[in-house]
Parts: sequence; structure tokens; C-alpha cells
Amino acid sequence: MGPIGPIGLMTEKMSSEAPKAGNSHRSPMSHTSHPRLKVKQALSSAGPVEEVQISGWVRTRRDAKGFSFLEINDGSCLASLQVIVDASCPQYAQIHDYTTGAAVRAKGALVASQGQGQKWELKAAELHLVGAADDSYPLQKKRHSLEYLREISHLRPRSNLFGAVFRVRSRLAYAIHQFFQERGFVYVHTPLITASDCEGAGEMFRVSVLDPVNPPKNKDGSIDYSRDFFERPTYLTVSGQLEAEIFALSHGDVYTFGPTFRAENSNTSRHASEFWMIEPEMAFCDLEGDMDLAEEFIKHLILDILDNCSEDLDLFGKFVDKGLHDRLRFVLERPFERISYTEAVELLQKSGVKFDYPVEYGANLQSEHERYLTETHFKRPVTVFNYPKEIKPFYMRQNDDDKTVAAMDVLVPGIGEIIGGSQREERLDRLDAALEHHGLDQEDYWWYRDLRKYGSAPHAGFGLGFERMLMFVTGVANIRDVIPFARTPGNAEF
RNA sequence: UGCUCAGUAGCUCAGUGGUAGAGCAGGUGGCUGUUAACCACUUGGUCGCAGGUUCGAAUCCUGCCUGAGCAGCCA
Repeated sequence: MGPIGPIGLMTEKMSSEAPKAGNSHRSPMSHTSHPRLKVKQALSSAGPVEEVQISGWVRTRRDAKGFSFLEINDGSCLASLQVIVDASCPQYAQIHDYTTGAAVRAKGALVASQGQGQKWELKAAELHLVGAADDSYPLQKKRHSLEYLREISHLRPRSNLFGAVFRVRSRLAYAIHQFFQERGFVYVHTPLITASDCEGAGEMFRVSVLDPVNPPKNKDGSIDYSRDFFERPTYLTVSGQLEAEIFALSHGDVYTFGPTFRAENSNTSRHASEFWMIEPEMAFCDLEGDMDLAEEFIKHLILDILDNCSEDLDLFGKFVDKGLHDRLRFVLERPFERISYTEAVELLQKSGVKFDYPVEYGANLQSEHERYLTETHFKRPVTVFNYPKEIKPFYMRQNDDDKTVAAMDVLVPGIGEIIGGSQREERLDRLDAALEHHGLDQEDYWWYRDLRKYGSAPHAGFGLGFERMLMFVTGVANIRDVIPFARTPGNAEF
């Protein structure tokens, strides 16, 4: 038998439970004499089992004369276990209490199913209603809209779709660590609270303990942040990159994986105010190596999910995105297209397509341009590199042409930018020039500049949006549906 | 933040100027193996909120609220 489930789901005991003597051989997490068997394990059983105990939530009940079917799901897998309850079960008289949504425990024999659709089913010898759910239970056994389910984020993980999404999310996080750990990358925890709004890009959430009604003021009327908790203005981080660079220049290859925050008033299907990001940073690495890693990384993640989440992926392929499997296979089997920004601009201009926004050198590529490249022209992920320095942040490494920086964006069909990265400017004189050009004060970046004074080395990295990657592998179209509790402008329930 | 669309039963939706509807969920009864079970009957409504036009408004107009799509910002 596999590992026993988490503490907290097993606070009650069957009334017929055996004495607790002789339990010392069991897992310390086992609380009963008949440990809970996961539905996933039950359904993959090699043969019938005389007595098993499963715990979960009722998905639906079907009554016939003299017996009932209970579908019990425990979140361990997409499928539910069918439980047969007839008069031989003492609780059959109360079967009407076992409604959709109720938490239940069932004990009995795992037997081959007489019916179609499942190999194994549980013949209930004993049922226990752990927690009832009355008829106001919001999750009915029918299709709900994603918008409605979003309003009940505390219950939607119990639905088929979100059960699958969050199992895949968990696996994807595991696969990310696995990818980097196998390659000798060191996992760095960069701070969530930061004093620098380094990138200057985007609004940040302020972190403060000052009285918002009556904050201490300077003589000129401005707020006196020297009397705040950190004795200076502080914010939630928008990126761990600058700190990751510190560790790249000590540990070589490192990565961060944690939440980041943007206070932008963004209302799109691919932006959230709080989201997770993976940021590898590699010393002695140039843009080429950066792009190579990005491509290898994405392919590793796709392959891992295909190999380990096939049942959940089948659900997405069936109900969310019919082309999902083909697209994932396609991406896996082909090299990403690599094209310089300059070439991309020329390609778009020669395409003959009439875009809403004109394509011109020196401007950011618009969503419609990115979409044309990935969805229409190349029909695969596209890595665009060497952008004009004017439209990129100060820390990106200047190219010899004096016009572009060693930046790269990976664009994927359906989502757009999934990775943004660059080789970093490792030359102090060039960095100082860039700081000045961007109107930034050298003193504010004293430690970042120190890295260029003491043992500076070429290095590069990128940021992958975790939720965007999850959208890509599941086909789920809205970022709010791949994060357990979405934070977007005007929304912080749960 | 701008543009566009939507808000009707617990849920998914129909109704577009004249007595508020269906499916599912809930209830009652039936059915020996169902699997979104099925069959019959049945409960259920401040038509997002506020104003206006009209003999009469779910329906037309205005404002507000909420949600969604697209765009910008980006991951």
C-alpha cells in the first residue's frame, strides 16, 4: 500500500474500529486500524481486496430499487470510486443523507464491477457520514461556468476540472525543481519584501505599518518613511532577479521559484496581481545558452506532464482544448523558431497583413504581432532576441551594434510571452551608462554595481510565468483558473 | 485605465413592449446494475441596483454595481 494521506482528514474513527494495540509498525500518519486507501490506489488494484476503507466526498448518488450507487472522489485522481450500497449495509436506510458534496467513509470489499465504465467498485459493508452537505451545496452534478466556479474558490477544487488543474499545478512545480536540481542549480529564496523598485517597470504594492489615517510627515508634508517599520519605503517584490544575480555569482547556476506581485490595473486573461515565477540565473552564460536552457526547460515540463498527468490531460483535451495533445506533441518535437527582433519586424512588415498597430523598428511588438508569429507564420513557439535597448530595462547587456541589448522573449501560441530574459550587463562602465540613461541613481544600486567591481562575470537568466506555463500545458484560457485563489484588481476574497 | 458584451429560479440558459419559462439541482412516487442514470408529478423569482419613458418595462433610455472579452503594462 502506498503512503497514507495527510493528517487532518482522519480525525474520526469507525465505530467498529479494532483496539489500538500493536499499531507500532504502521506509518506515524496512520490514525485508524484500517488506513484510508486512496481512490487512485483502489482503482489501480491488481486484484480484489477483502476489506478496504476509503474516504472522500460524494459526487453523485444514483438510486435503484433496493440499492444505490455512490460516486466517491477523494482528489487523488480524476476518477471516482463507485460504491454499491444495498440492504446488507446497516446504513442503507439512511442513504438519502448521502447527498452530493457530503464527506463520507466507506468500508467494504473491493470487487470487480459488474457494470461498464469501471474495473473495480466497492461493495459497502459499512458507511459513515463524516460531514453532511445539504441541498444548498453549490456544486451540482452538472456543468458550471468557470466564472461561477471562480466565485466559489473554496469549493471548486472539488470539481473535476479544478481537481485536475491543481493536481497538474502540483506536479508542474515538482517538475520545475526536478529539472533544476538534476542540473545542479541551487534553489535561492529571494526576499518578498524589497526596498528597491529596481526595474522601474510597473506599479508595486507598498508594505507599511504606518497609520494610514495619520502617518508621520516630513516638514514639507510628505510622508516620513524613516519612521516606518524598515525605516524606508518598502514594497512587495516584482522580481527576484537582482538578488538571484548575487547568488549566480557565488553558486554558478541558481534559480528562484516563488510568488511575485504587480500592482498594475491589468484586466486580462493572462495577468494576475499575485503570481508565481521561476527565475534561473547562470554565471558564465551568454544569451545563446540562456535561450537553449529556456527551450530545454519548457520541453522538459511538457514531457513530464504528458508522462505523469495523462488522465487529467485527457480531461482538458476533451472539455477545455481539443487541440491540446497535438499542440503539446508538436511543441515537444520541433525546435523553437529563433529570430532576431530586427528580422521579426521585417517579416511582419513583409507579411502583407494589415495590423491594427503598425510594425515599426523601435516599438514593442504588439499582441497581434506576437500572435501572427507564433500562431500564423511559424505555428510553434518563437524566441525573439536582440531588442532595441530603448524598450528594455537597464540591466540588459548591450550588444556591439550599440543599438540592441541581449534580450530574449519566448512567445507561445495562445498565450504570448511566457518567458522574458536576457544576458545581464556585466561591465561596470556600460552598466553605469545604462543607469544614467534610465535616470537611475548609482547609489541606489550600490550592491548591484559591486557585483561588477568584484569578480564580475558574464551571466544570463530569464523569468518564466508559472501560471502561464500551466495555462499552456492545460489549455485553460484564463490565469484566474490555474491559481487556487486569484488576486486581480478588486478581487482578494478567500 | 480605454473599448465591447453580459447580468432572469440554487446552477445553465430561453424570453427583446402586454399574465415570468425550460433543463439540471431540491421534494414525492416508480424502476434489480446505474454511471451527467432513467420515468412521472412537484417546490422554487425584488428579472443586478436606482431613476426615467410608457396605459403597461425583464424588454426602451440614463447612471451606478458586478462579471467577461479585447487592448495597454508584463510573467
